[in-house]
Amino acid sequence: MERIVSAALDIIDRDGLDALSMRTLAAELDTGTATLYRYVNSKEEVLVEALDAVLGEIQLPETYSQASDWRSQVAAGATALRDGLRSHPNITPLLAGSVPIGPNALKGREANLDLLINAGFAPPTAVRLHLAIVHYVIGFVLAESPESAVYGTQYKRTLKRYYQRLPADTYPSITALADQLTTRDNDQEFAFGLDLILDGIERHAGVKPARGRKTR
Amino acid sequence: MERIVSAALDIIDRDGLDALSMRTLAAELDTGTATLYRYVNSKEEVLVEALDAVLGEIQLPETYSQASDWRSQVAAGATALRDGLRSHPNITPLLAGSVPIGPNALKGREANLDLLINAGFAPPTAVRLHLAIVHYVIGFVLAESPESAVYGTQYKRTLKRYYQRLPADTYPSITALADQLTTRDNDQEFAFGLDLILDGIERHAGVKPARGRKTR
DNA sequence: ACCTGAACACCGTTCAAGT
DNA sequence: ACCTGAACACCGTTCAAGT
Repeated sequence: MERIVSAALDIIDRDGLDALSMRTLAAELDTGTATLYRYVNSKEEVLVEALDAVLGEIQLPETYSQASDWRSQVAAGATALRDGLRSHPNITPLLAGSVPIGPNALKGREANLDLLINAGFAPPTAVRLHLAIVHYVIGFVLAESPESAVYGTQYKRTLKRYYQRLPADTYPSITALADQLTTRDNDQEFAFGLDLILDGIERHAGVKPARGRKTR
Repeated sequence: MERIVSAALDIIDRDGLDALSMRTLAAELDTGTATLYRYVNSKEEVLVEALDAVLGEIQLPETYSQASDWRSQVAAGATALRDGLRSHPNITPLLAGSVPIGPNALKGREANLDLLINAGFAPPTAVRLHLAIVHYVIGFVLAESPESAVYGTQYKRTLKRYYQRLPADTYPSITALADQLTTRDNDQEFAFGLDLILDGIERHAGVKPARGRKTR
């Protein structure tokens, strides 16, 4: 049950996504593989529930229900999502190619939509703003997470050197900017991109909505 | 060699990422699995090269070297990246958890950086703008791609109905906006989010740079 | 009735044996 | 010298056999 999901997350955190198999999971729980199938339909289901468990650990900012401007609330929500995913970096590749719809994913989505609607955006606009922000955050988190099984770790370690050693005539900008492209301050860069979107929202909407209008 | 990569991409496009194994790949090429290892070091290498081949198919907008405003050039580049990835949707999960650094990935990155620098942005700023845009595009493409192996197809098919049937008291916004959250016009929505970022860039920089300043 | 060892049909990769 | 069938050590999942 949730003991299974919790053990699966332990293995993923400790040894990586590839280290999780029904056999290693059974061993972690001191049982046999076949026994797992009495509580769980498939490995896929375990992965989906593990991802939703991670989303459930995210601390939704308390300011959501308080009187503060929507911009800092949206920023806090996006930051909380990134931080939550970063605390289990090995599971983030599961975000690829699908939209989480577990209960905790829905809770976060609902809170974010409520916030935007409460800020005064028309509901269809709120949906688009919500999705644009989520796409940015997920794209960012995937890029900063440790490599999936597809790439070896050594690539990222020596990425800067790799960029620097490229032919400068073919790649003048990349070689010149190897430093900025690799040894970046992720927190600052995340905030930079998020601010671009938030600036765009302000400009797009021309909205400076009422502070903390109550939802209902 | 590149016949192997091409065959791998055929299998991925036709039958999905999971359908590619060294055995199916060998069968596609009418040979044995062991033979593949004379040309390739690992399956991982095949996947990396297949992804880079997809990136190589992307038509970089010709306007890059012409005299047009930077905003439409950036938009064209982002759209080209999305379109290229959408033409091989089954391979997009490989974008998770790593940064492509194959020759074609580098070519696109270089072109995008050159464009931004040429538009008048300071190089370190250009890097951040480039990365913010790329993260948004990748986040978007992953969300609109068919599910990876982790999720079943039936989820997305009935996602709208799933949203609608959620308890409306717990999820008022999601249930009310089930339509907008699912039956969206992806092209329009992609442009919407991209425009947010571009608006943010204009506002952030206060830059309306010279048109088509030559790179060198 | 509940549990699970062992099996099935797969993997990626290697290597001894064939030509 | 080059190629590859067969094997190795794994997978996810199932089911007959055990308790």
